[in-house]
Amino acid sequence: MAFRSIKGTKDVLPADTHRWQHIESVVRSVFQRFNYKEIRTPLFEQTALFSRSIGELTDIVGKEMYTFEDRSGDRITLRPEGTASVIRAFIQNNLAEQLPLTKVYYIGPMFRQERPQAGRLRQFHQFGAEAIGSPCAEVDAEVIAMAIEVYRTLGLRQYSLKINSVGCEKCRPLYKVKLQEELRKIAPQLSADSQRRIDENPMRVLDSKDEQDQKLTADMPLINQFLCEECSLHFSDVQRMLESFGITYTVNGRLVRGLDYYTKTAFELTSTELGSQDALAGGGRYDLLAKELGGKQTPGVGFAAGIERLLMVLEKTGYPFADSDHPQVFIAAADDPARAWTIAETMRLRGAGIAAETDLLRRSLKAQMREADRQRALHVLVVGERELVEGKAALKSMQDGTSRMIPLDAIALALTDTST
RNA sequence: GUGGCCAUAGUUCAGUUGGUUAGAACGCCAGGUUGUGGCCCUGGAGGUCGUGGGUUCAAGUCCCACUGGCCACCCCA
Repeated sequence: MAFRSIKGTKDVLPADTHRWQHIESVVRSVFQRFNYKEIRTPLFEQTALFSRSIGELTDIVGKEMYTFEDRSGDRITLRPEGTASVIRAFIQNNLAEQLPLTKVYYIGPMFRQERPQAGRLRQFHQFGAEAIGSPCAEVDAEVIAMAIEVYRTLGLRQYSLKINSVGCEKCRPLYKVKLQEELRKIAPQLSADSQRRIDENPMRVLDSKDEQDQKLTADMPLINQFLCEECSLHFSDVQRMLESFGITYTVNGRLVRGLDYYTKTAFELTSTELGSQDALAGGGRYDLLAKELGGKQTPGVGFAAGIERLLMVLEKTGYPFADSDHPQVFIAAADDPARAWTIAETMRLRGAGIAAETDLLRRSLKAQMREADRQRALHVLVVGERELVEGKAALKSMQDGTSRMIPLDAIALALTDTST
């Protein structure tokens, strides 16, 4: 039995890597414009880091993490998301002491053991950003705008932005009690999941996709109406700023995210082009997280976005991905005696900074030409004994088929002339 | 974790009510006279029909199990 990749993991094959690289380069350039610096944290951490930050009762911690004991008996978990690691690194390295506001981003794999389906993998990839150190609505708005700027840069229009405020440690507890009271009245009619959540996380009940639940909770009080003055002001500031950026959004009072650390702003970007896994990106503010993880109380905001889902949308909407790179020149050997020279010359050209390729299979000239064509080489230089004696050869343009004689000791020069 | 659908060449698929050497397209390889690609033509390689059982004179074709894939629930990126 041949080996297969682990269920829910995928190879990005050589024919597709340029698409990933393109997205990554767009992400990096957008983030760079917003002055966020890359941070690279380990792919695995102590299990407790995630259970404490994301929340013991969440699905992610409760049933989706890849957790194991290493050989020394430590509890290790493959990161299911990026924020916890970033905050851990922020605290551990005392970044707060260096700058009042730390703006970082990451790109990389995350791991969650869910049942794979369209747009959902066990190892998937996210890009995300965190701004740590400011309680101001400006940062919330900037982070949201930056996420949107990535999609905008890629020409994506088929998405919608939903925002909400989930309150803070002052106002949310009051709301929770009130909501639980109301939910208990109709508890028997709710779905099993929702019944369980009344105690664990009542706000998630309102976010249930069960139609019956939706109907029953239609008139439930929303967090909106219970926000304290600070949260309420903050939320309206965020909205005002988004509007000033020209960003359209809808307020969804039922929006709750699956990670418990959010306070105040929560947002989600969904695509109309995807199946049931339609979230492109999500994020929010987490003012209590740093303290929860043992650091000083430090406000923060961030978001994470799925690369596979972005790729799916771009492919579906026919995004014009550029071709992958092709050689500037293919050096073909017209006869066997010339082969020693063609391979050596190819190496020299590469050393001179030119993308050059040659035949490594000792094939016929016809086969070499086919190969050059398949590789979309810009030029082919056919060299045999005759050319070596004469010191010049025909440089053929594969686009228009024309060729011109060039001296064999100045190939690089000839190529830089023509390629401009 | 629960359900539904699917499983034939590298890829996408076709294989009639179970019946002799399992097909196509694309891709790959080689040719189409003397050292030059793309188009076209010719030829070729490539499949233990996911695996294991069973029914039958006979199974890619029917039944069962397993494995894998896809999709949905759930959850989220």
